[in-house]
Amino acid sequence: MPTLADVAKVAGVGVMSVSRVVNGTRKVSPETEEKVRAAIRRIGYEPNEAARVLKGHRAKILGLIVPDLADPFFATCANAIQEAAREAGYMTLMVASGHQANVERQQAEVMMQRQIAGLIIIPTGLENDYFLNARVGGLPIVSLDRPLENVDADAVLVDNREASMGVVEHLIEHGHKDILCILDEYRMFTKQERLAGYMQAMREAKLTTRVCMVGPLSGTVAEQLPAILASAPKPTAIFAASDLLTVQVLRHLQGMHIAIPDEIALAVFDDFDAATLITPQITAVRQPVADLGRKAVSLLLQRIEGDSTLPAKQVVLQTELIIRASCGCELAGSRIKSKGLAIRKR
Amino acid sequence: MPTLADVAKVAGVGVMSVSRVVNGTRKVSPETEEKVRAAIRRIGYEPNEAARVLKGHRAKILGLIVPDLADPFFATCANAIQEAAREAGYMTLMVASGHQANVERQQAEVMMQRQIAGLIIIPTGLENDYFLNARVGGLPIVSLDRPLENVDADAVLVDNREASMGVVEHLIEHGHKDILCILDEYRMFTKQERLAGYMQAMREAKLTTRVCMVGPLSGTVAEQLPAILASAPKPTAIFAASDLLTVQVLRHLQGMHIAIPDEIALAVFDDFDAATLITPQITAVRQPVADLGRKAVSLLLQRIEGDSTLPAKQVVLQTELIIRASCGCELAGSRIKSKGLAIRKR
DNA sequence: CTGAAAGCGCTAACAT
DNA sequence: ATGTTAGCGCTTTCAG
Repeated sequence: MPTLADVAKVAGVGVMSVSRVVNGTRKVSPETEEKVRAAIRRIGYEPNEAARVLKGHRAKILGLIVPDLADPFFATCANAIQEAAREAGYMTLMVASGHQANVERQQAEVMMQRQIAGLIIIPTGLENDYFLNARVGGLPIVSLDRPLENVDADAVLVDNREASMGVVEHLIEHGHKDILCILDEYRMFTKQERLAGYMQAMREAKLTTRVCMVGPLSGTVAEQLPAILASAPKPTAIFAASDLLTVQVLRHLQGMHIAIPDEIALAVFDDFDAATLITPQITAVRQPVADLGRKAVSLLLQRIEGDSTLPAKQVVLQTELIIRASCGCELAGSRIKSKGLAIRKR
Repeated sequence: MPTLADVAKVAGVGVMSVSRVVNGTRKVSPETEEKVRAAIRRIGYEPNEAARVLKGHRAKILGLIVPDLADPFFATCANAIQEAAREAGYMTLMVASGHQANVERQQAEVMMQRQIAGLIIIPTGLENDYFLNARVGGLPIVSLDRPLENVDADAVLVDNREASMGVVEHLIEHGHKDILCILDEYRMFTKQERLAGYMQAMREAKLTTRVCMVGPLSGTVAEQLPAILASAPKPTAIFAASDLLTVQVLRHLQGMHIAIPDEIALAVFDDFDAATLITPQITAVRQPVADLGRKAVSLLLQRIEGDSTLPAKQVVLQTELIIRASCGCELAGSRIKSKGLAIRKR
């Protein structure tokens, strides 16, 4: 591996001239520059990152921590992030935290030791105080999908609350009065917001809310749904707050031969591959998943390469309500965009 | 950030004793070791990777190059790989090549410059000669899903041919004689193998083969299927050679209201999320996706940490034929394992 | 078994 | 505008 000094020798100039040409740090005379470039090409010089980092510079690497790389939502984010990073000349160090806050924290630490230039994180836990120190350590951080509580970092989000309200309102417009909200019991920002959106839509329409929590404490969909569907004012519509829940609900409804949307209508949060493959096709809120990732990278690069002292900002991207058949709509195919794209300062 | 020298000062020993304790390189007296460990804990020392790498050591980083991180198959691999790597104390640098051989090559180069310890790759192109140089450069490489032609690297694969034969034979057992194979036209190892499996099964049963190529040259499924289904000896069963194809076929069959399996039976390569969500449920070959990833890591670590001079080997993992309803089976739920798990030496 | 010195490739700071 | 020097934190080498 040829070094900078080798280039200098071949070009017949000092090492610093070479360094300056490579990094564009300062003005170099055109002749020198030409000599250096020629020498670089000739011996195939490539700068050594390790030496640069050792000198106190940050590595041209972005860190990405997501709960699960196999999850379609996170995977699509990761893909977009990696691509955007590559286009900007950065490599991406990726970690799946497995929804464990301690893994998340520990891996963030390792990344910082490696002097990554910035970190994008879809935080798992609710206690993110750890990342405060990171920010103090000067590491630019952007959170994705969920804000990093208490930490002054940029965030790229969608308005889960408003989007949920939109779906539920759509169901209400269909004349439904008993709408069941199915939600997993994990305390997560996005899920709480989706619940809030449901609540608000129902309240504004003066309807009674009904929430079915799913999880180890409350039980599965299959365990709870029969009782609910047998109850006195039987729900005529279901709002499932995530794709995982949607799949469970669909399986159960299919198993019990309950017709959608005739016996019960369905509209859900998160569009998913199978949504248009099953009959009826499912009405769903679609998030601009790849855009979220790209936006996160652009915010991060702005911090890294530009002014990192600007106040943190939250970017809210638009969601779309994709109207298909499961809500009871005759003509599928229309889309309703959220008001979104607000850029709120904290 | 405290350095090794700081530790030495605090512990009252030379730097080399500290280095030896940290790396376990050589014998150190118990007392010295204790002093050093105490000092490390006290000032919170963490070794600086960059300095180590600068000294000529490899970084504790694995590289992973896949065609597309958003694809469920690759994403699941990536997730398993990252997790296994983390457990072994390695970080993972991930790149989506976007199915472009030049990106793949260029990113591999960057990774090598960063002195990664090993590389796992799901190669996109057919011309992999580039990686020959990499191997010569001493970088351990494991290819996944597809072998790296001409390169003496370990590979973790499934037997696409045998698995395809299995599916097609199953269709034949149902009494089908006109079985259409739908395949995309890209020249890819796995697809070629799947085609070969179909051919072999048909030949052994003395049946006439019929292949529908899909792609920009030949046309889409929607463009070609009507003519095929209107033809004289109409196929009574379809074997779709990948999940992407399966989705297209399903959409088309649904659109034309063709009943599965009554009018036409269907069995496919690649199990996918929606397979059990649609009616009828789809009979499919399932690959042990996460296992492929884990096995790749274990092979790679073996090379990195152990003898890297052993001859390259190919590990073939078992697939499963998951029998559901789309093939015409009455009782779904059975599974047929491939003979697999052969470990072939090259 | 332990320590001192040299140097990996680079750039900040100074000197010309 | 260009060159020289020192040193980032570590490990290899050589002496003790």
